[in-house]
Amino acid sequence: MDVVLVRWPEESEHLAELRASGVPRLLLVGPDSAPPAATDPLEDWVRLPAEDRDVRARVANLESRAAVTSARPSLDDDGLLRYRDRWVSLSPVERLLAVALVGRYGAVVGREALSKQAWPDGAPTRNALDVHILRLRRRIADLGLEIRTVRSRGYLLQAAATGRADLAS
Amino acid sequence: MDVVLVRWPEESEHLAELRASGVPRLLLVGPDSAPPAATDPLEDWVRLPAEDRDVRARVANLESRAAVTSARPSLDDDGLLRYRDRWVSLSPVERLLAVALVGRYGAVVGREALSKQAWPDGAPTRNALDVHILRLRRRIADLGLEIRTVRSRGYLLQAAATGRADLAS
DNA sequence: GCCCGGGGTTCACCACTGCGAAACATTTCC
DNA sequence: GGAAATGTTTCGCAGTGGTGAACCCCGGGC
Repeated sequence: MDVVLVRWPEESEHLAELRASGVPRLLLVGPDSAPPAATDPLEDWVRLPAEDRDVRARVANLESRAAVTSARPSLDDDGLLRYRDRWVSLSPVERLLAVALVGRYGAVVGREALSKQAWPDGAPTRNALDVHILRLRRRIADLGLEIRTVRSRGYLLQAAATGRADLAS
Repeated sequence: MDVVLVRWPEESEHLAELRASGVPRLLLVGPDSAPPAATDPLEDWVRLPAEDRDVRARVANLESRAAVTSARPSLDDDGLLRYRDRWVSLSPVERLLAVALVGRYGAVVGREALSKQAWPDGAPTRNALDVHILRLRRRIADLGLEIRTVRSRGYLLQAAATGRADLAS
């Protein structure tokens, strides 16, 4: 994931979005501004004016941190879905669906497979899968994950699109 | 834990020790040296000459990172639960519950296990556990700790969610 | 263009269960 | 005795899974 440069404090609104969505960022702190306080390892700052090599070094560091942290959601033994530094608990059915989706993270999982996973002995209703996908979607939204629909193929779990411009349309 | 200032690259031997032992550190990079590359969140650097306020800000950030990362609640023999720089006293039953929760800090502990821990010979009532969890919750709130419920699975002890002003009051 | 249908989303509703929380009763300990 | 600790009961709410129905979007047939 690419590091975003943000002027601070001028673009603090933008910064809030980036923080929320976990995008690594380098704050460019004006000569007269106080440096920011943040414990997030994916955030760093430089005092302007700055040497080019220093900015590059900080960007590179943030990139490698992001690569290390490079988040894949994981499902622990307790039925918790963990992603980055947050987690949500899943209900039993949602957990089964999540097993399949996390197992093929970033790839399409067919409705058939999902249905089989959640209800090995047959789904109660055709609609049941849709409803549980809906509920799972709402839960994982807090984590910055989303389930995309691939029409007539299935569903796909991925990191939520940042900025959300494409979701608004 | 205190942040250690290290000249770089002059004191690279000393730096290796600090990295190995997980001590937060700020590297003071000479005017002619290339900045270091490190993904460790407990390491940062400044280019010399540096403004005093900038050094202080980076030290403060490293300190709070160390506090967040390393902070684990601990129980001493007197039944005191310590976290960061504060503590609360616990009643005997609460202490037993805390032992189990602290032992699996950040992970789910089943109601079963908690019940066994507090009452090895069998819990007085199914509801007794709920009540003691409730009381324990109220005590540790002052420490910045919280017990989250994972429905039908158990409870989980963690640092209180930040950014919630209503919890701070 | 118009209508229609398949695929998918969302909502409202129901029955059920787990847990929260208050209120009260009882015991323990200084 | 009195305060803290513990046990018990009860009420209610919120999470869960299932179901039906309305709606929306898109593409195909006419």
